[in-house]
Amino acid sequence: MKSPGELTELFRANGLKVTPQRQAIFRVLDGNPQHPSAEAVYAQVSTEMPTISLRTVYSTLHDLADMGELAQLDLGTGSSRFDPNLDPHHHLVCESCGTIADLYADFTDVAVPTRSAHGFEVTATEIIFRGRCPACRQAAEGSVS
Amino acid sequence: MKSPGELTELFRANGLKVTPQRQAIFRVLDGNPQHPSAEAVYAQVSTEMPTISLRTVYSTLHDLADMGELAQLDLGTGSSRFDPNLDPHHHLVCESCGTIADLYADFTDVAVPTRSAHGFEVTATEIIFRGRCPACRQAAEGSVS
DNA sequence: TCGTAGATAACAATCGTTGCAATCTGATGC
DNA sequence: GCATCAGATTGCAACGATTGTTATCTACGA
Repeated sequence: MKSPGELTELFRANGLKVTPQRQAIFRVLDGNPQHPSAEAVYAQVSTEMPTISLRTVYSTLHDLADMGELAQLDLGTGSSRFDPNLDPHHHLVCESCGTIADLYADFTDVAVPTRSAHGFEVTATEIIFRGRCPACRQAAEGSVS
Repeated sequence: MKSPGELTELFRANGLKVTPQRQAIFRVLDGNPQHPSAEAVYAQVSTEMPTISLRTVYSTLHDLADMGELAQLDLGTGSSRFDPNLDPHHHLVCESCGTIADLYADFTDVAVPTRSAHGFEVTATEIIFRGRCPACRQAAEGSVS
């Protein structure tokens, strides 16, 4: 995702207004590695702008996603997650707490053999590694064993 | 997933009752390659048992999933999909109509380099190929070009 | 055949998300 | 600096998928 300053220009260039709400959202997302849900972004923005509405957070996130400045992920955690990191990468998902971490690895050999594709035209390949994050592993060990 | 007959025994062995509703659901799922949603299973079972409730479909699907006889998939199509095919395989998802197809391919080399795993303990690897199914490709070509 | 643990159906409620309508406000032109 | 207004924000209603609740019903072992 571009920096808050660049996004300001980009929004203006697209005929969209730059409001304090949008700027606050830009700042929360900037370099954010948390893969926050809309609710999580809302919670964080609310601390500095208590009057913002969740509805506004949703629309700004969608504006950004529509412009290709933000990736919207559905990793089966119950809500959409938003990722400002646009580099090609994959995800580690904690099955017990929903934490998500980025995973950089080159799986260029993961390509669909054409004859197995059932006639599908494949445009994106997504690899999801499910398991348990360090915090949950420790919590489990502490209580189970 | 086991056959309807085997599931009947399995349910009894687990102290669960074998009702006509459950048997109808077993039959709909048996060898079903459609990756149906709960709603889709409900629609199909309803044709032969119009009084069954959606709630019952949900609980039976969860019973089966809990026993490991059915895979519950969240592929970002808006609802959970259920897959009686328990062989290791991956999925092709149509972004425009939500159709899902199985993909058998050996991606054994898709393993997380330990040092990249951020301390995660990885228990499952899921590969999702997104694109467009044959029907939607054809529809798009017919109208676009 | 009976008793009962467990299942079903109907309905309410929840969660994440989106639609809507009234009000408000950036940013442009004067 | 100020008026204008397209577009933004807010609050709330509504939505689809799913789960909780509870009264009624039923499979099946005794």
